[in-house]
Amino acid sequence: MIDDFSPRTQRLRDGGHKLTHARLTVLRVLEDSGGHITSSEVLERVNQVDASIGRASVFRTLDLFTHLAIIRPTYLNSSITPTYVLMPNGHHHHIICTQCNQVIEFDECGLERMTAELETRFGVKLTGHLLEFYGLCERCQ
Amino acid sequence: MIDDFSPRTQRLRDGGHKLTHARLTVLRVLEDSGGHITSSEVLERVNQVDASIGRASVFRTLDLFTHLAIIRPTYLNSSITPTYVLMPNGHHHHIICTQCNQVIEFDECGLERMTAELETRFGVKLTGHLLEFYGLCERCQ
DNA sequence: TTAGATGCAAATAGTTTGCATTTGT
DNA sequence: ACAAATGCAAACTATTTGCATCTAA
Repeated sequence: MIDDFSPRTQRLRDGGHKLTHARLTVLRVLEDSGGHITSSEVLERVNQVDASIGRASVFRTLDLFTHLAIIRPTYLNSSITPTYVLMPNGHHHHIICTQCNQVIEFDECGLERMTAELETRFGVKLTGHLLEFYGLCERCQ
Repeated sequence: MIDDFSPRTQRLRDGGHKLTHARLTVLRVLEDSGGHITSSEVLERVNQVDASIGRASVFRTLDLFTHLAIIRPTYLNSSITPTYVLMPNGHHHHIICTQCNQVIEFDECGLERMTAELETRFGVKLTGHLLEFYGLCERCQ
């Protein structure tokens, strides 16, 4: 029996999804990561917390969270492993150096107006966004 | 001997990279794709055009183009295969439905000012950006 | 009670590597 | 001429699947 009614888990409950031990563990790992973490790292850390949780469940959970727009996979480093960014407030922004892959995060983006416009224009219901600038960092220029 | 001096290939020449048959073929495939194409599709189409081009070269080329900011890998559909978006003008924007993965592209983004601000603030040299909104499309709401 | 979620292990899929050979400049 | 890039095939890494079992609601 799991009785977590915190707001973080609301999106899960809302969708009619069960609040399982595996899912809560993955959520916890994502939150503790600070918001940038590869699937391999999630796998590793989940395994450290509870070795009885299987690989497949972790992937299924990452998939579910992506559909729920709780996280979003991006390519920060390797081209083979995605990095998941947490979207606690529905959005995430960063600059990534295409040379050394350094990531610089920043907060404000001022896209509220554009969000509203797009919703009207395309009849969609937007829950978040990812804004990624790329170029060369100070050292790589 | 390859004598393509079109602007498209300028970024390649500039970086001191050779204008090889394999690279031109991959570039062509990317351009013909309309701007959204998975690595597997690139592989397949390159193979159709010239079966003598090896898998490894295609991947090496996609990697190079990513570093040159000619393309950018994103996750549109599967979580196992990235989709490469072409950045002919340095940027790309779309809305993606987290339910059915439908992609709606749009052009304007008005991020020129923010680009300039970030360059000053962080001392970086930005060459482009990717703006991805997510939510539910008309049919999935 | 039962639909939904899980863990396992095997199957698939995707990407990278090392190296001898070729090619653009 | 020669550094850079290539093709090959094998190695490697990442993700998904099928299914019997378990569990949150």
